[in-house]
Formats: sequence, C-alpha cells, structure tokens
Amino acid sequence: MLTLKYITENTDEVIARLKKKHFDGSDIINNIVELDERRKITQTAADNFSAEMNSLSREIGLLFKAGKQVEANEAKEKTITLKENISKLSEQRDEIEQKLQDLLVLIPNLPHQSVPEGKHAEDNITERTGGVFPELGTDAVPHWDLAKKYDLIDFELGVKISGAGFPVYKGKGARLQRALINFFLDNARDAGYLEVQPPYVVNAASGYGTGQLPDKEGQMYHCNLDDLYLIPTAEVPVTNIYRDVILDEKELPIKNTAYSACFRREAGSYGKDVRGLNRLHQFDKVEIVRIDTPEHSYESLTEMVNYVQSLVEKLELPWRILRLCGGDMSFTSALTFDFEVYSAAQQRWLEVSSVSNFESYQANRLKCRYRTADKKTQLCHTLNGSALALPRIVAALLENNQTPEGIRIPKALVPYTGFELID
RNA sequence: GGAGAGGUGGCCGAGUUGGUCGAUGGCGCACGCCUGGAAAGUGUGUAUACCCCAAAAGGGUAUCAUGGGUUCGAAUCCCAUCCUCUCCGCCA
Repeated sequence: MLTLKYITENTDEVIARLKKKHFDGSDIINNIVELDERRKITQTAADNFSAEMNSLSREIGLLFKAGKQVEANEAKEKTITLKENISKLSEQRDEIEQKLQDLLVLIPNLPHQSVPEGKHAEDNITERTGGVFPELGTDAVPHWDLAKKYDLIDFELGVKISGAGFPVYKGKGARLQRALINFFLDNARDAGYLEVQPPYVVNAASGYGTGQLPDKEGQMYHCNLDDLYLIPTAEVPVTNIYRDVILDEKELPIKNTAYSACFRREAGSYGKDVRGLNRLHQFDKVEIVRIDTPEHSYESLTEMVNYVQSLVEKLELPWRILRLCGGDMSFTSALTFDFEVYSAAQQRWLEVSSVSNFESYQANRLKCRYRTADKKTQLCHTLNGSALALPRIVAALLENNQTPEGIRIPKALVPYTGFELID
C-alpha cells in the first residue's frame, strides 16, 4: 500500500496518477486526509494526558515512599479522570487508525510515468519481439494431443487423483519438467541470484505481506486445520523473508531465485484458456525476486527483463515483451512487462512471465526497510518476475518443435534432459 | 500427542518481594583519541513507530513474543493466544 505520508503530502498528484489505472480515488483519498488530521489531533491529546499520568504516578510513588499517605491518596483521585480521558482518546485513535488502514488497502499502486494509457490487454505496447516463428505442417496438433501421442502428460489421471488442473507428467514429460527447472535455476545462479528453497505453505501474516490477503483470499488453497495457505507463487515466501527487516544499503540489491510448485484455485476460469497446460491448479515455476533501493530499482527491472529474454532466446521460442497499460496492470504493480511466447499449433500467444517493479508498495506492507549511508531508514523497492513458469513453456516447446520424427529439444536444454528428441 | 522450561534491544545476557527501566553489562558496529601503520588500550555514540516544533536542536507517547486484565504505577503479578527448546511417544 501507499504510505500515509505520501498521500497527505502529494494528494493531488496521487489522485491524478491513479486515473491511469482507471481508479477514481478522490473520495477515498480526501477521506484519508481528513482522518489523518483527526488522527494527529487525537494522538497529541492522548499523548499529553499520558505524559501527565506518568509524572503523577511518579509523584505518588515518591509520596508513598516519604510516608505521606494523605497527599498520595489525594493525587490518586486526580488519576481517575485522567485515566478516563486516556482510554477514551486511545479508543478513538485506534478506531481512526483502523479506518485509515481499511481505506489505504483499497488504493492501488501508482503507475510509473512510462505506463501507457489504456484499459484492456489490446492497449498494451509491444516493446520488442524476437525468435523465429516455426513453419509447421498442416498436420500440426496442439500440445494436449502431442502429450497424449507421446504419453508425456496424463490429464485424465490427474482428474482421477485430484481433479482437473492437476496433470500427471510421465516419462520424458516428467524429465522435461525436471530439466527445465534445473535449467532455469542454473541460469539464475549464473546471473547472480541466490537460490533459496522456501516453504510451500505460508501463514496469514505472509499472505498479507505480499498482498494476496485479504483481497485475493479466494484464489489460494487454504488448510483450515492449521490456518495455512498453499503458495500461489514462490514470490510469497521469498519476499516475506524480508518482512519486518531493516537491511543495510550495502546488501542491496538482494537477488533471490526459487523453484516451487504453485497452487492456484483459478476460480472463474473456463473455456479454451484452461485447455491442456494453458491454466492449471498446480504448476512449476522458477521465480526471481529482488529487493533494491529506490534509486536503482528500475535498473534492476531492466536487468530482470533482459535476463528473462535470454531464457526464451536460449529455448529458441518466438517471443514478445509487452509493456502493460494502466488498465491491465495488477493492483500492486508500478510497472510490469509481460513475456509471451507463441504457441504455433494453438496459434496464440501464451503469457509465460510477468516482471514487475512494486516500488515501495509491497515493502510498506512488509515493513521491509533499509538503512542509508547517512543512517536514515527508508522503504525498499521490491521486484519480482517469473523465470519462468513451466506449463506454457512446455506447451510452446511441444507445439513449435513437432516434426514427423518427433519433438525436437532445443540445444541449450539437451544437457538437462539427456535426450534430443521425444519420439 | 504427553510432561517440563522459556520467549528482553543487531547478538549474548542482567533484571520477576511492581516505582524515574527503553531497560546494567558484554559482543558487534560507527566516529574520535592513542600509533609510523595496525592490534591492544581508551572516549563517545549506537532500536522502531508515531506526535509536537517551519527545520535543526529539543520534547512527548508507545513498544521487554502477541492480545487482554489487576494497579496511581508492570519487563516484573493474573488470564488467553502464538512460538522456541528439552525429555517421552510417533515417524520420512
């Protein structure tokens, strides 16, 4: 969320910038400014009474020690009304602070200046494209048919065991998964990311930290008995490593990478979007996360985008990078680049990565701060991106590389799979 | 799951017959002195959030796991919750 301070000091600017996200914040923000005024007044009053109370208590103690019972008891009388005032005012202050909190979480992050105007996915700007579009024969088939033909993925078996969206990978299909995970992790390590293995379930505090809670509660699987959530992405546990932490400027940027299975309920999805590997309840992903200074975070974002580009290039897939428009961006992001690869048999672009700078929006919730060289503490910037999500990469690899002899594995991946052809 | 012990500042660790305790001390860290340089020694400083103040300086409030309670006053007493450790049980 945005900081109270920023909103109250830059009210008009905040309202104006939110328009790009098609968010009319004027009512909420004016309300916040007003509540903040009341908050300050109430706190000042409460603090003054508390100060009086503290000094009176000290006096009473001294009086008792001196054996002046009568004076002590007189002083005690005075504390009664003080106490009432204090509890009344702090109750008010708590109420105001709660209201402020409730309003603050309703405001999305401010879009970066470079975010294009626009409402829908069609308004996104294509930054660059690359790779070679494959020339497939007329008998080319989508990946779900290929998965069956070569016995790589059994969707029906997953339905039997768990339900739709939980495929079972078999033989070279399973080995391809493992190969991709290792390929992505090794590349990340070479690019300077520290590999971490996080928990796959998180508590509510972590869910709030990265913003999945409270608004996206319905998208996460929840274990009632222990009140734990299955992670929808490794971003959640990895970013929460830095919750309630004050880092030293010298440690930044922090670069972490993690492989994890991801679990998403995907409530409300249907149709061709969910066919085959296009949308799953459980899938594998390697994530990259950075914690950085405000001065350097956009440089980091560029590095991350370039890094992800290097991955799709090594996999020899046709790709494009989109700069998301204000209307298509996530609630918490300041600037997002989506990566899509072309899945030739489906003849459609599939999103395989989303790389974002959240600036201090997420860090404010996490209370992830750093100490500058001159000893000031301030909020970090957080960034993350998929590098990469497996299922759609697999879909594109299978479809684009199908030949009469079998499915060709890109060169860079062969050392990881141990085979060059799926036949 | 059963029994016990405990959760204090970046870390270690005092403080529980309630009273200037945000908290002794040590380590670490920062700056200075000392030194040719370093070590040792020595001096000073070293939490976070919010509020008052135009700002600096300064002052105030809150925080000793979390939430509540008792009291004029709680790190210290009471209750609840969470967590950690030890032993037993179970187990990859």
